[in-house]
Amino acid sequence: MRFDRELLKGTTETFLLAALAGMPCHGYQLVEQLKRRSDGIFELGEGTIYPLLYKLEARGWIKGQWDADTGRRRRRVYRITPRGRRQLAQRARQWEELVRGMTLILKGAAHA
Amino acid sequence: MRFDRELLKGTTETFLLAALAGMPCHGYQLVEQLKRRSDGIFELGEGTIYPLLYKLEARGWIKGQWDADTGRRRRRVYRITPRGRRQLAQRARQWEELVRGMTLILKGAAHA
DNA sequence: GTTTGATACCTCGTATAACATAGTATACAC
DNA sequence: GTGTATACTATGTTATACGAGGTATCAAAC
Repeated sequence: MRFDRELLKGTTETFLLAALAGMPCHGYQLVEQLKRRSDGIFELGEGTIYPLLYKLEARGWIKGQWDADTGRRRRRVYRITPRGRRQLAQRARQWEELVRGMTLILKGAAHA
Repeated sequence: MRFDRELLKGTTETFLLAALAGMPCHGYQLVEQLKRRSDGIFELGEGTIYPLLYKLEARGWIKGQWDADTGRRRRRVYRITPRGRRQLAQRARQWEELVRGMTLILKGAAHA
């Protein structure tokens, strides 16, 4: 889906962590996974995914490892770390609150 | 509530339009209204509200009018326009999709 | 055997949004 | 005449999603 330019800001890190909490992925695969598991709603480009992965790794929330499998294009598989899981939990709480706030305001507007 | 810096991006315009769809407000009052009607979740500062109001007005989604009431500090009351309502409807749809996508990904992570 | 397409990663520039901060001005109570 | 709540204005900072470009590998098709 095509969102207004700014709507995804602040949420991408969260759903990326969540996706990796579900299963380890390499970058290219993440794009697919996110699209598939979100029913086509999240379609990130590579220019979004890779810088994001580097940042999350730099913060210690995920850890990448080069896949040793030969006979393939080399690829880096990322796993969520314990710190990443804590971060995810915190982000998820904030997300729930945001949804609650939005629901209150949007519902209020509906019957006004 | 205190959100991570980027989480609100793209949502503020939406809930501001929604609040004005509920009732006309002037800027200072909007800060209060949003806080009250969102159960304390949205606490915008004036440095956020006013520039936002100017932008939305420039785009024709809201219309401000100086309150003629004497014996008061002059204040500018904003109303949502028909174009603003259409914009709000479109934003609300995008928001629903975002929530749906996030739910799918976050739920997926939970039982993985 | 070389072209094509899918896979996989990387890098830079740009736009823009939320917020903090600081400032101005009015009304009213005491 | 001081203090407090109301009300609006203006500027600078920081972070981010994304587009657009690039490199490299492998399998299948022709």
